[in-house]
Amino acid sequence: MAPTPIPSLDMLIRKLESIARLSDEERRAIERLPITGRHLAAHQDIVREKDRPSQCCLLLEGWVCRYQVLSEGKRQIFSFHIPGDIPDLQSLHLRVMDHSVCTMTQATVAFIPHEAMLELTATFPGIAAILWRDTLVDGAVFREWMTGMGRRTALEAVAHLFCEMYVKLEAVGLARDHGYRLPLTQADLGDALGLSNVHVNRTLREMRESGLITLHSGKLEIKHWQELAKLCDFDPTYLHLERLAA
Amino acid sequence: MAPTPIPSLDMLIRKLESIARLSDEERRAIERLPITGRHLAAHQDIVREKDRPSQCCLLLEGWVCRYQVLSEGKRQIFSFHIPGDIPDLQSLHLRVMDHSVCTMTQATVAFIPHEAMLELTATFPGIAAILWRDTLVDGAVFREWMTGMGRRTALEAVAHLFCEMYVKLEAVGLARDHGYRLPLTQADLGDALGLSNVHVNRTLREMRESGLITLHSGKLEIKHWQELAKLCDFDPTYLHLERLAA
DNA sequence: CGGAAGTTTGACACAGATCAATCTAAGTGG
DNA sequence: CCACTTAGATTGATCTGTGTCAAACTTCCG
Repeated sequence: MAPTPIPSLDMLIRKLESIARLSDEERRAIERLPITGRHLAAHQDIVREKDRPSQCCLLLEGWVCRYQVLSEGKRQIFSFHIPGDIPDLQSLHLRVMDHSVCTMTQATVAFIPHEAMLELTATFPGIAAILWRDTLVDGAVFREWMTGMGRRTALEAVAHLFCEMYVKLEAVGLARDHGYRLPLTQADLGDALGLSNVHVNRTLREMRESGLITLHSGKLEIKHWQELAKLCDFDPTYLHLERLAA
Repeated sequence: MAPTPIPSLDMLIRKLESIARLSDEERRAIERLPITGRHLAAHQDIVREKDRPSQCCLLLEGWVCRYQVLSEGKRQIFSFHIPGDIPDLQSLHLRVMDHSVCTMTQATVAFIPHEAMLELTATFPGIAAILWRDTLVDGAVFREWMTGMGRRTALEAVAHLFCEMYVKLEAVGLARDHGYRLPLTQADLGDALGLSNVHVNRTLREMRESGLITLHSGKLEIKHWQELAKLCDFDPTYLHLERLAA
């Protein structure tokens, strides 16, 4: 519906190449993917629980999250996604959505038909492997969040999330100098970490008062990365960013 | 080291065929996989965090779990696995282990070299898709556990786990009549659900007193499936057992 | 028959939830 | 450009689910 400039598959190619080199043939095949670009408003569902989508959604701009609403109205956020991610890649092999995906900010996305993706991955096992890998990293992040909710204090959990998002953003060139735009409300943070909005607020106050961070109008600055990382025992191994190894 | 009777790849074939039909060629390729069977004692690590395994582990008998130990000594269990599972399938595409895998009971496993798996999946995209799918279901279970820790009470969380394990066991023919062998200590349950062993104990007492379950010497019986499922809002969609749809 | 591992129970402490105001900033319409 | 509205942030008071500690009890097994 929105005016749609030509979106770009460079994003996807760059992402895949950050893991493994692509052959010319593979690159050309990706460029031939039939995509549909779209601009979305903030707080808008892209896919919903129970849906049986026929396309995947490559995020080009903005943040989206995956979430589920329990019967009593409580919400659990499972992940935050940034440009380059394909938040619903799993729908390629799991027919029914067991959760929803929605935008946190205005967003630009490119929809890719499952059919085209399936053909691509059947033809190029190398590409399939990289995408598969991507969903595995996804799983690793879920595990880390489990640890956060199960075994970390509120302070540690918030700190850990801040570190995680920084490393992910930095890896795709969207953050530097330990600062970034964090387009989340305190309630969003709470729903992601299993905390109440009130307690998130108090935790943030504590972090500010101890001088670890600065956060206003959606701008987060980590003032003492080392200390913050140490506080929450942050170890980026689970993000499996090969680049870090180099 | 242990005496090793010939392990069987039927387990794997049956599992894959529960999702999609295999061609004769695919089936033969699987049967040709060079596997090494092994018996393991209980409470023994199969792979450890930081390892770079060169093989995957197909579980034939017993239970294993995936877990991580935090620096303060707390443990978070991420999943329980039952026969037919390949708990470390992710190591096929993520070089470094970000967590450990260990046996909960005596177990029989078959190790399959990565090399052979990679060749198999590169040659047969259909098999790759089923295995990929399997890791995606894994992720779905992680999400459900996140919901449990973030938004459910202890009672609901324990109930949900009991339902989940029953459905998974029943699906592979290892449970019926809403009862099964649960080879976990209360501390194990706590580490999986983000609770203390003491509180797990109280929660179990509550469940017993309300007549919902029976649990002694490792035998769990769900006396009122409907009520238990309702109590914790259990919906097996996230397990993506196609068979249920039929 | 020990002994170790696991379970159960009680007393008490605390992290975080809940409830309810108030405050602030960013729109929005006139 | 300002009054109005509204979403979100903040704060205080209070409550509660769950953790911690410590002891006793049970079960199982060598």
